Amino acid sequence: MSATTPPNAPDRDVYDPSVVERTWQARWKERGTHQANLTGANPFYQLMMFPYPSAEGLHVGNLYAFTGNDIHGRFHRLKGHSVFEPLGFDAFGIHSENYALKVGVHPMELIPRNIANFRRQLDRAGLMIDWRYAVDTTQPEYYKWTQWVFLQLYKQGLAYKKRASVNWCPNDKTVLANEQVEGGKCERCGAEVEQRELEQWFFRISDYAKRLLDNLDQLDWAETTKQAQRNWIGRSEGAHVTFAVTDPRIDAGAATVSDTNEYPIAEDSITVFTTRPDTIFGATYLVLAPEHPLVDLITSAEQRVAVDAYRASTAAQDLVSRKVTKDKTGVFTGAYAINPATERAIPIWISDYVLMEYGTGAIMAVPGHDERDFEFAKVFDLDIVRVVAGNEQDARTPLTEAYVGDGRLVNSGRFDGLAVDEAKATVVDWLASRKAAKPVVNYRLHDWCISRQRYWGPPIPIIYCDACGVQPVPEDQLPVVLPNIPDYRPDDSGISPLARHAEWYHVPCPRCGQQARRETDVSDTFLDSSWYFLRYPSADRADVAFDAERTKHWLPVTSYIGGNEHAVLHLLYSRFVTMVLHDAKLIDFEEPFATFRAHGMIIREGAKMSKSKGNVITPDALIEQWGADTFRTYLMFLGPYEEGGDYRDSGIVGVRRFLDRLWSSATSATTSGAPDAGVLRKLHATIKKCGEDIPKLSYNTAIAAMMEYVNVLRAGERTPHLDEVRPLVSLVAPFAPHIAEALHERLGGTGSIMDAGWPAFDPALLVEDAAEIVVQVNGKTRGKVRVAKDATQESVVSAAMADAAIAKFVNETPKKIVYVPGRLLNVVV
RNA sequence: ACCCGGGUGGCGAAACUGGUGAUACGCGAGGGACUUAAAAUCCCUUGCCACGAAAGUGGCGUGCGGGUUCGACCCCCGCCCCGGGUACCA
Repeated sequence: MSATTPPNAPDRDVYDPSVVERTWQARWKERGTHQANLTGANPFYQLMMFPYPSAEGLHVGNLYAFTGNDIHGRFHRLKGHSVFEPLGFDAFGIHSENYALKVGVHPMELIPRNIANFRRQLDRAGLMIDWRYAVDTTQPEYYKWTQWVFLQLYKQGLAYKKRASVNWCPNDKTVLANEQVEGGKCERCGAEVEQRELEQWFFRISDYAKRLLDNLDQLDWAETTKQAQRNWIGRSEGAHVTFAVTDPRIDAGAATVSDTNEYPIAEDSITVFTTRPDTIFGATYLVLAPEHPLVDLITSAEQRVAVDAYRASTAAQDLVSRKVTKDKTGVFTGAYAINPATERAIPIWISDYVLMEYGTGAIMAVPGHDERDFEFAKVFDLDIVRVVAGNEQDARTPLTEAYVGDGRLVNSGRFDGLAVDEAKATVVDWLASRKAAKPVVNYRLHDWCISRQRYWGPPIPIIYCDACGVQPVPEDQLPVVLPNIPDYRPDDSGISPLARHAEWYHVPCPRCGQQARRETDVSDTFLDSSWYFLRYPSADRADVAFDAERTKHWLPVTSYIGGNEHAVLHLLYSRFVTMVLHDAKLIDFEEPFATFRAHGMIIREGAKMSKSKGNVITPDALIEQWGADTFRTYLMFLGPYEEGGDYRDSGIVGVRRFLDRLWSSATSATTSGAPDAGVLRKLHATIKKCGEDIPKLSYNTAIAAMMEYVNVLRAGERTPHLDEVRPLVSLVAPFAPHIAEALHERLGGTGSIMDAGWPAFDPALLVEDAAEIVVQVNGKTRGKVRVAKDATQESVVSAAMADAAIAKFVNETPKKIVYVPGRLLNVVV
């Protein structure tokens, strides 16, 4: 029971968190303690990822994230910065809409309720949030500017509409971004995703691929996050190689054209993307994606039926079955192409293992050196030629699997003997001289589909006029207000519910005034969150998206700490939007976040917390029981902040005991006599350690250091001196702000402890003149000797040999002696 | 399959750029003080094995197997396991 019951305090001066926290939360509000000075010197913008205000309320994961940010922000405030720590709510999106549908309450009613509940919980947790600058993405005051951001992209030609095959969730009845599909299933509801052809709005983020990738090297971001973005952007270097298509009637066996430079081009040529141009002599067939536009042109009459049937079957297939079955399928088109290196005719196939979205939607297949091509060639009995060999022996061995290793070229005419790396460039040069290839860099990143056929989002500010075509809503007519309509349920039509709302749907054309129609799609929630950090400092301004002067003062964001689950979505989109606004000369920086750190995930009983697992814990009851200070500190004590931790109740009592001891030490401290020299030494070491650990987010070790100090402070039932305690209260303040304020006041401090500064440590106190030298014999520690800090090797050796416990291991003349001054002596015998 | 993390006591975890008998800090456990009693509080013990009445002494220990070094939780090579991400990307 002791683990779940807070210690009942002894009779005298008792630490009662419920009283302390209630008192100080009221005072903070009254005194505006958490309000940043927006024109303050030394600005420090501490940004945390704004939450989606769910009906369930704040969960432990949210609080873990916010507390870690809050500690960082508070620490920098103590260090003398003007800290701005805002928070808002990311309240649009499918999540809210689905929940609203489920409980039958309109989101416009539900969201404000949820937000009120969140704010109550966040205040109860003691976060230093400046609510004056809160944002709510669902308010017209906010999404007016989200729509404005869309228009900035539109103006620059970065927003476009195209008919595209998109991921469609049949359950949520909406389009999903690729990022919202997990293993072929809808990330939200788990339904199997289908492919659908719809008209969609896209942003040309792929135009920014190179910049988004190159800038990463300069960013002070968590390495794991940068790596995730690099993988997502997916740069690969290679070449476009053009293959002439021969007349389909030419017979494969006879189709050698080496005696002429003229390729008998029938309809067209096919360009493929490859990262292995060095293997071109081994390219024995081509494969096109089934939906490749050239397929119709080249297919022979005999193969037409088979090709059409295959195309129809792959088109009907959804992502799941396409990706799960790795068995190779395909059909011969009846057409041939000329391999520009060997000048032989090679068959052209279609197969769904070639994706239209990547590269050119066509590949040259080198079955000898690509696993997928090898598998395909085996299934359809196509030629497999070795063109790379690891060694002499290899060169003579037939291939039983694709060889993807390093080596030298063989069977490659004039290029035989070249190493793979060298050959890549040499072969491309040679092909280029014959106009058959050019080096290219390809990116995996594809354009960002931002339209959603749903209700709960900002309407895309576009009007369609029969006379004038696509017209952006003029900026002075923003916002396009999302109407409050009772029937917002999506249906299977693929058209947003807004289309059913005639008075909203029909609108005069901004250009000609004739009746026109509104765009009925709303935008992706990731657009809301791609610029929110720009809004905070100007959240009180109705006339601009972001005030120039405030933006200059506060941005880029000084410190952003958030979950790595947003490594490639939110963080990449934010960078993109920032770059676009920079290019439009609206802001003078192109990277939004100067530093980004990823915190770990908080799990429970070895598993991610989730409703379905029933292992979710809500902070309310725990804060009620233990106090916010204890709960905050405990969360940070669980493990390294950047790694996350396994939540369990069992250790929380230890943190509470620590705060109880802090309270009793502080309230009983004396001013008579002088502080103890040894205790002071420990105090200054603790100040130093906390000052180093907190900015590194090494919160668990900072807390351990403070606990250690409290143990020293209280050792031997002594009464601590006031000067031994006062600085400790400041060290605790970022973690446990309420108790720190209360003790600060009791110890005679005025104003908020947050403005009292971070204690300085005296380096002189940390220098020891005597050093303890570890003595090892053959690398095994055998003892320690205390010598003067600058002792010579000889004196340390003789001191060590004077110790019988050490000397007994040294029976002969040492072969070697290693001496690390001030640290260690190793005697090798 | 690939890319990131991570494997240390009964448990959560420490250990600076390879240099203090590995395991700080906390939980749990065992023992003691206070108490009529319990809770709370305070003190002591707590990696494993062997020998010893005890103080102690010796050996083994950071997922596994090798290696580099005077010295390795830390570096190198080869594996195993767990967590997260990506996935027919040519």
